[in-house]
Amino acid sequence: MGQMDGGDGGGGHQYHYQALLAAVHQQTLPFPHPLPVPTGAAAGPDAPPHNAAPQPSTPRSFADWSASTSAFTSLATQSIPATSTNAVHYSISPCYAFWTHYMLNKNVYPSFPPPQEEQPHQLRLANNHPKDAGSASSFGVDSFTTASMAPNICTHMPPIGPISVKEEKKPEDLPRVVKRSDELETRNSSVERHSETVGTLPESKQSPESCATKLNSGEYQVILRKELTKSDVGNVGRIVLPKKDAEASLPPLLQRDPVILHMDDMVLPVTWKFKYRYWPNNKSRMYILDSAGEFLKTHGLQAGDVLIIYKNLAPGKFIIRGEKVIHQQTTNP
DNA sequence: GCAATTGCATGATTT
DNA sequence: AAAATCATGCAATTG
Repeated sequence: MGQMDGGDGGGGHQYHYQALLAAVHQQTLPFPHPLPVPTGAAAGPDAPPHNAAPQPSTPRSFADWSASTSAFTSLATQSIPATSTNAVHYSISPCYAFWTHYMLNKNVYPSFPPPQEEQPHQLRLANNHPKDAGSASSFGVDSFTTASMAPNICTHMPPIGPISVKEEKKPEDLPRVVKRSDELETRNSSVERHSETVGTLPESKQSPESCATKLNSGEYQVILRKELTKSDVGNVGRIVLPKKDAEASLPPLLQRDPVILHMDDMVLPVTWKFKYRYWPNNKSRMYILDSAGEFLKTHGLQAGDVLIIYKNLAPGKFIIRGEKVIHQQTTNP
């Protein structure tokens, strides 16, 4: 798993992940879309803003999972240049990609009603919940499990091949993405600095076993949800978190020093490193998720989009995702 | 000196 | 009406 902090380093690696995003969200695939899928994040830096028209959604049952497995396999075989020596090899396993894609869809409906009960699709977007000021606790049913689907997905899929990217680079040419936060992390210790690149993913993180482990890890829960503001998505890369949810679900901040939070990206094979801290504010605190610029940029998040943080209850691991706003059609009777 | 980052204050909004 | 929360701008600090 690549590891990135959210600094505003920018550069080629961001594009690579956006290419991967595009692959994961590829609308041409015969992929089950039980719910409309955000499409804006799939495009590159020149993509239109996040208000792209929604794809016509055809509810499909999960009997289509096997078809989607094939879809990912075919994605792998179609997109690999036979002679790519310098291409960045993400080697993302299809099970992981499918898992993330499934999560992406499923979490639009955290409670996930059965298909036969489907109503006109109501995305859980901030615009639909003007009263919901970002509090996860006001968000209805928040948890979901992944364990039941894990064996079928993870153990039967071959590893996917490299995903071709537009701009080929040798891994050693990629920018380092672990920067200041590491320095901060080790400022008061003599721990050796570690550096990683995003060009290749550690083998140990790509195996079907690790995927199965991830999927089998149990229950995930939405612990924080926030509609991003203009200042959140500004150049600073600093997101103000809802105090209530931060205090309830994120690690307690006993000192002024920031806490480094590692959060797996729900869509990309990346672990983001954020600096979680607070500011004193009047008699209270403001909770800040710092170093989020790269995450925001990679996902093309803008004001109005939604940040969602999940927690894996067992190991206390976090997963983060940005939800693009979709203006849904209301033609459905 | 400049750009990036960090810390804080203030005012608007919500509870 | 008061308190709490949060968005935002700006000054200070750091690299």
